[in-house]
Amino acid sequence: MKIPDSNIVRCSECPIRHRAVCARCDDDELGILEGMKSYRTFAAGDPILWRGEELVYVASVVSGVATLSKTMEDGRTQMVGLLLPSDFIGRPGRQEIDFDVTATTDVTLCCFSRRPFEKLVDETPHVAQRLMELALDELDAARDWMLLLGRKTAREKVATFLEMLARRSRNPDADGTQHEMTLPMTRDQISNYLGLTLETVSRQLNALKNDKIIAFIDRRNFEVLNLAALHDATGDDNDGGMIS
Amino acid sequence: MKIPDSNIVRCSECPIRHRAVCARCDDDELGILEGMKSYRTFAAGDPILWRGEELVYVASVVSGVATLSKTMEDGRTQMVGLLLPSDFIGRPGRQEIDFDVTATTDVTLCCFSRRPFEKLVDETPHVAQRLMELALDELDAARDWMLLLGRKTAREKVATFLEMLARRSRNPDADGTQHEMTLPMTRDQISNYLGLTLETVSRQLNALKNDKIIAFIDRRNFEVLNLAALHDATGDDNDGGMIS
DNA sequence: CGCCGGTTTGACATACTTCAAGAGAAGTGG
DNA sequence: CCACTTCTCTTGAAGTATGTCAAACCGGCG
Repeated sequence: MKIPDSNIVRCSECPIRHRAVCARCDDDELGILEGMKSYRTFAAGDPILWRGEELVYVASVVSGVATLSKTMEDGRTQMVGLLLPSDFIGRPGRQEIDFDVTATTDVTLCCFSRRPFEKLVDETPHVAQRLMELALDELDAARDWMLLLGRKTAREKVATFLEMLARRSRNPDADGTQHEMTLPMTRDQISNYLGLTLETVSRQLNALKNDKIIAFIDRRNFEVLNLAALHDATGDDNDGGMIS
Repeated sequence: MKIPDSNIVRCSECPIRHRAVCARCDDDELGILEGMKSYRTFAAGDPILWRGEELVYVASVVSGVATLSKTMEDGRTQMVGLLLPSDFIGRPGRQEIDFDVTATTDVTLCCFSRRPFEKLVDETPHVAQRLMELALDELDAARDWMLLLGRKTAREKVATFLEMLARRSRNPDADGTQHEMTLPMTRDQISNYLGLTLETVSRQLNALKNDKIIAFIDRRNFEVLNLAALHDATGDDNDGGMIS
């Protein structure tokens, strides 16, 4: 279901220009990238890369949401990453990846052939530097997620997930109420993200509703009624790590 | 309990020369690092860095094992990384880290002041490139661990941990038996690594013993009697990701 | 209208935790 | 060398959060 996309945007006008792998590039370097890139779009639900598939392209997410997931032989699956605009797919120096990449919403990628890109990484310090920063950021996120997977209760997991969504789409009212937000995935996908079953996710979501912490508009849309209570339910520190 | 260590090894003779952050450096670049570095040693159990502490140094692990861990307000803790020789501590461009670093065995670090090191990363492409590779490797390991934390059973977790140790200290006999190996941590630390309680770890270790998959020499030393059965118990694929 | 995927809800099962006691090893000081 | 403490580990019994299985619900769509 790959749809080659013809309306290539100029890098200088690219929405992820300042955050993606090209963020530190100067105009000359950008010119080189401009000549290498091609866009690809995927519809919601489409697979982008299969585990073990040869990695022909590496890419930046331009728009949409994609997920990384690992699946065991008996079908148990665990999401191990969420790719948002400006996040990078693939790694220079490796021929394949050992997880699946799937489009959760419609996704547009800015693709580079792997081989020429690897050459570029070797020759263009600004790209390697930025790639390092992106990898370290992902590592931080992965470590937070490990704490969640290993030690948090079901309620804390769900609350953490909702709080993350709330932080992402910053639009709080003066009173701390957060207006209409959308769950970007099904209950099943959320459960794979949180290391739970879909039934438990459903129950915890309704428990938070009954506690007046969130309210549902419909099954996919909700609002946060009490951001402080939501935060309390996450089990996270209040202060973000200040020494007390 | 920091003990400045005087016997500085020449970089060219350093045991981690070919794997650490300096792996890609040429002789000139190595000379610069040589002038910046200093060694520090920590005794088993010592804290190396506290969460939120100002990051004065970044460092490579020269010898020993250190762990990264996160702790919640109520004391639940989860290890989020294992640092072995050649692994890197700290990140350029950030003033603090949000996890604790602790020496599990006696540890020697090769330290660089953060500020000058950051400057070096900007100016020395080989360092940024290597740092990127190290970060991507750690990311791969973190993702495997997320699958374990989110989806594996207690038995699978313990088996996976033992198999990892076995793979690390490669010394199998012809028949696949693996001779004396050492658990580098207490049951409590293992449980924090695996997202379990120490009791569950103890029970699963004894279950593997009763199944004749491992045998204990004493509480800290064991041998793998049946590597194939151990692998089966991990729940992982047999083939490492080939397309079938 | 009737199907269909996603979701909710209930009843039940169970893997893991929690709590508690005790056994082994290892160190310490007399 | 022997108490004595301390720490780690084992083992048992009981509790509980979450998973499993199953049925029903709901909104959308052909």
